[in-house]
Amino acid sequence: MAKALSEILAEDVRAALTAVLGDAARDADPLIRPSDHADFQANGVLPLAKAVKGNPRELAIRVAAALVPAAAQPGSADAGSPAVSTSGVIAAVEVAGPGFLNLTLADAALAGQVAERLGDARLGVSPSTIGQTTVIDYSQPNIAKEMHVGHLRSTVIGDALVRLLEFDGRTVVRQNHLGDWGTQFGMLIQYLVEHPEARPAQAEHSGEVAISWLTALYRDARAEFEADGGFADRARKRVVTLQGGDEESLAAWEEMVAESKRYFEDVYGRLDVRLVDADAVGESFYNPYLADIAADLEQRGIAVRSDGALCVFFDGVKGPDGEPVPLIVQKSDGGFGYAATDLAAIRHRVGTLKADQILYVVDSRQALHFRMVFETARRAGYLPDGVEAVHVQFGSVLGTDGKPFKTRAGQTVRLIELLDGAVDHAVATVAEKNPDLDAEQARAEARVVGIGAVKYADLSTSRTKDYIFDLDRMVSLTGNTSVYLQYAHARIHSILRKLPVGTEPRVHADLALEPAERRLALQLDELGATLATVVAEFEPHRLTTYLYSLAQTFSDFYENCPVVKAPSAEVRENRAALVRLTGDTLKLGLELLGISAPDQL
RNA sequence: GCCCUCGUAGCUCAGGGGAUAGAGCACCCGCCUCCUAAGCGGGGGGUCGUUGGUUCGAAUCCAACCGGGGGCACCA
Repeated sequence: MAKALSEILAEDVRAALTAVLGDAARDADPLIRPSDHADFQANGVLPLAKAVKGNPRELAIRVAAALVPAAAQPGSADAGSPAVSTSGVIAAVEVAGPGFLNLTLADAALAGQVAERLGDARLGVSPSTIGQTTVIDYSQPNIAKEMHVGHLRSTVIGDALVRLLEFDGRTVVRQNHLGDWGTQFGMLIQYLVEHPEARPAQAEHSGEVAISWLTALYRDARAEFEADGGFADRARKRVVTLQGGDEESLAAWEEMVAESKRYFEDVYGRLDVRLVDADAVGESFYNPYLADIAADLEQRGIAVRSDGALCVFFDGVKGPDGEPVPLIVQKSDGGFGYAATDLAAIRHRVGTLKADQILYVVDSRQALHFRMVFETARRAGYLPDGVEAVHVQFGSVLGTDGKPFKTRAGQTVRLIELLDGAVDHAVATVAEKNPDLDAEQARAEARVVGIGAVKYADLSTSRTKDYIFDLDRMVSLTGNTSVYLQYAHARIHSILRKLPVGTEPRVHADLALEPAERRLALQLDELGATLATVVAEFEPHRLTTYLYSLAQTFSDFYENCPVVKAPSAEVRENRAALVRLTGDTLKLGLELLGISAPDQL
């Protein structure tokens, strides 16, 4: 696999530092950074000069001399500098400011990187975590309920992380922790039993029909629950019979679960995310283990009875009254809450799924809950030292008024409606840009563009912050949106299609590069480093930033460096190689975010 | 009250020790006989919430304060 230029430079500069300073520099970080003043700059001389109490500028001059043979450094020929064996990628070094090293790379080195990545299916990026298993819990919709913007964030971010982690070599186990249990099911089942006509007339129906009747069921059942005390009593009894395994109750419950899954599948299909039925593990799955968890924790003294509830307490977790606030494993009425379920899920994920890492892509409002659950699981040994558990939290979705995102009428926004809105919006733009497309083709293209825009908007802002959901902005399709990247990718394929017959993307390392070509090659080289950060921090927005910047650099190249009409066959092939690699990089990057990149737009 | 989180251009956001703080939107001015103008170039616009501290160097790290949002016993 290709080593990135920044890594090669780090090794070279470290070698030069060590040659000049000896062991004092052996573990020093050369602090290689992209630079406005050269291809890269090394900032590592300054702290090192401080450490050895030397003059930073003088030290920088000696390191520069060691990096590049005196011949290339007319100003600082220094016979006393020790020779250093380096990779040879550096063409020139300049000492600037208080002791920065401005590093300019040889054109041939840039070309060499392009050549190496171009021929590789992974574009020269090596997987770093082969053999490790990540369990990732995301999406988490509730049975018999609409999905809304909160689910959108979890689903989109989770799906991107799945793709990114898999690309990094991990085995990824998706877990869609469905809300399929709770007292509200007593009410729903009872209503359904009493009103069989609430079901849709046709057996075969869409996900949209499924959620629409379930939503009506929920609404009507709640209304009757509040209006009719007799029904409320029967609903409460129904909870008990359901938990007792009553067949009629279970059948109704299973029917609702199946209907909901039909709807989820519809939504996931529209969103083009990889969640499937087999990934769904509802809360109810853990029911058989809850009593055992409670008994185990109580018996080992990790949890104690307090006001009848089985509780785990923590240092520094207090309520407004100054009293400690516990994690409640078992309620005083004997029932189990979601803390018990989450603990059982950890056991399952560690014990059965063999997780090395467990991720929870959940709203930041759950931060305290997860802190307590993880801490409890650590104490109980359910979460051993070798297993990492991370609450991959994200901020709330707000409307343009800065308040929680709602419709004008104050309702939560239905996910399907929101996605349809984005696609409808895109249809208009697509039709305007491509008048010759028929309605069906325009619709298909608008789906790719519109859904991509929604996902990109969500993924491109830093995860932990709240974010303002502005459909108009995200589907405006200008500027920093997914369509900019898709457009760059489509232009690339247009170029590749128009190459004269017989022209292949081929690197000619002996050609001098123009500034726009250099910038493009340099940026292409940073894909691996970008992905490494994204995976380490679970921050997909760093990838969107990289891709957007890459597409901007490509636009600059596009304006300044004709490919099809290049001045010579060699230049044409060389540029075609850059274009091809840029296209592949955009395509891969978007794919890892869950966004499609068609060859034509 | 305690804990978490966020304050960067008119708006939405990047940047999380390194040189003159960036992008998009909006606004103004230019660019299609030329590989897709869903694009490109230029312009105006900032006490990086405040005050201290650490450092050769702070938007970035630390502390305090101010302001927004969130969470804090049997709902998930």
